[in-house]
Amino acid sequence: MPARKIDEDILMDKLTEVFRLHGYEGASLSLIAEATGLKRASLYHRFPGGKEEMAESVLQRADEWFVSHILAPLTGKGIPSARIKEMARRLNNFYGGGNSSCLLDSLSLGHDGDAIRQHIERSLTAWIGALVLVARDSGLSPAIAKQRAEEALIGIQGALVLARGTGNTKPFARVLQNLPQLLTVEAKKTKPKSKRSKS
Amino acid sequence: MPARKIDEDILMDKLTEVFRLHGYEGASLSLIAEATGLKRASLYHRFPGGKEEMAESVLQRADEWFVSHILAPLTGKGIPSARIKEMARRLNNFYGGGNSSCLLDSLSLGHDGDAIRQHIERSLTAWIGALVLVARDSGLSPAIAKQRAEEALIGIQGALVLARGTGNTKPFARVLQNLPQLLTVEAKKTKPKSKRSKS
DNA sequence: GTCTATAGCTTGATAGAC
DNA sequence: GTCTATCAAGCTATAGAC
Repeated sequence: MPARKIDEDILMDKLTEVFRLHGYEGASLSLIAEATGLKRASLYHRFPGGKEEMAESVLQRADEWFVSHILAPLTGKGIPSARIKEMARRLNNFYGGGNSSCLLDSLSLGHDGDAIRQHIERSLTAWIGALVLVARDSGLSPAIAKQRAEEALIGIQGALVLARGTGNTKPFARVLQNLPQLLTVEAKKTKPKSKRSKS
Repeated sequence: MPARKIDEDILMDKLTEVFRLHGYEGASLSLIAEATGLKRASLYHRFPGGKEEMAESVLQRADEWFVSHILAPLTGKGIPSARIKEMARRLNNFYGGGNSSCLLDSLSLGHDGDAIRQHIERSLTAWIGALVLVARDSGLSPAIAKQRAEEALIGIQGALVLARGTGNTKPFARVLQNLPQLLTVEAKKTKPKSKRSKS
């Protein structure tokens, strides 16, 4: 059974990579079969629901892995900035220093698939939620913590988009480096432009 | 000829929307034909190079439109913060308040197409370049201006990703509102973490 | 659990009438 | 300049041998 588990891990890794690189529509069964070394029929034996089930399985697994391996430090002990720094280190590794697209982004285009879209929304919301917790832990108010968490996720996703489009990964590194400050330090006073509300 | 021009503008608008919503692989000729009201053969009469030429034409047109209608205020006169505010206003309109994906992002997945990828890279670089100019105009140093310009683009793209994934467009509005400060105000002193280099 | 073979549909693209 | 009709190739998915 251990061998079987390893095989499945490798399979899922390959599967994930295809979806991440090509998106849902671009991830044809031919590409998937080639990448995994399994023939079409074998893929349908493991995923009776076809391509849609493959994508959902990939999302589900990535979700669990992300929470337990990337976000885990956030809920540990130690000062918040150190926990965030550790998450940033893992994020950098997870996204290949900025060279890998985010699966949630790649799968969020077209193809109507309702389940996938809902899954993506839940994952992003959970991610923000974890960031809010550590930001609150560092003493930020609920409203500010929410804004900063969203800002952090925006920075990560935006930097990945920029890196994919231009090949420049330095902004991604900079975003990661600024995460501890972003999620812990109270904002310096800036002229309050009158109106300002919650997110 | 004016009627012809209007027809072509409408056609290109529809075409752009299909690529923006579905990406390159997801934008099938069936979808395109349905959206534009033209049959496949008619599309090939206008775009002998097929789908690839359609995508490139869409990119080319969006590029020109973006420079002349969105980035134009940046190179005008008036104080930089006012120019940036005007650009932000137009950006908000262009991206439907955050509800519309960025074409450059949608077309940057999979499908090997070399010309398209190069076009996207040029467009993003030009966009950053325009932001650098106005940031420098406001007195920021070259190095800081470059970082801020990248940060601005990251914020916009990241907020669009977040909005597409979660449906929440408020972070996008916040990003736009913060653009004037981001691209004009010198950073408040933050503990210099030792190493720090150019982007 | 993986394979070969194949079904049935959709894809991108072309030929030729009007 | 748009259409109908058609093509070969690709697609997702299934049947059934091993």
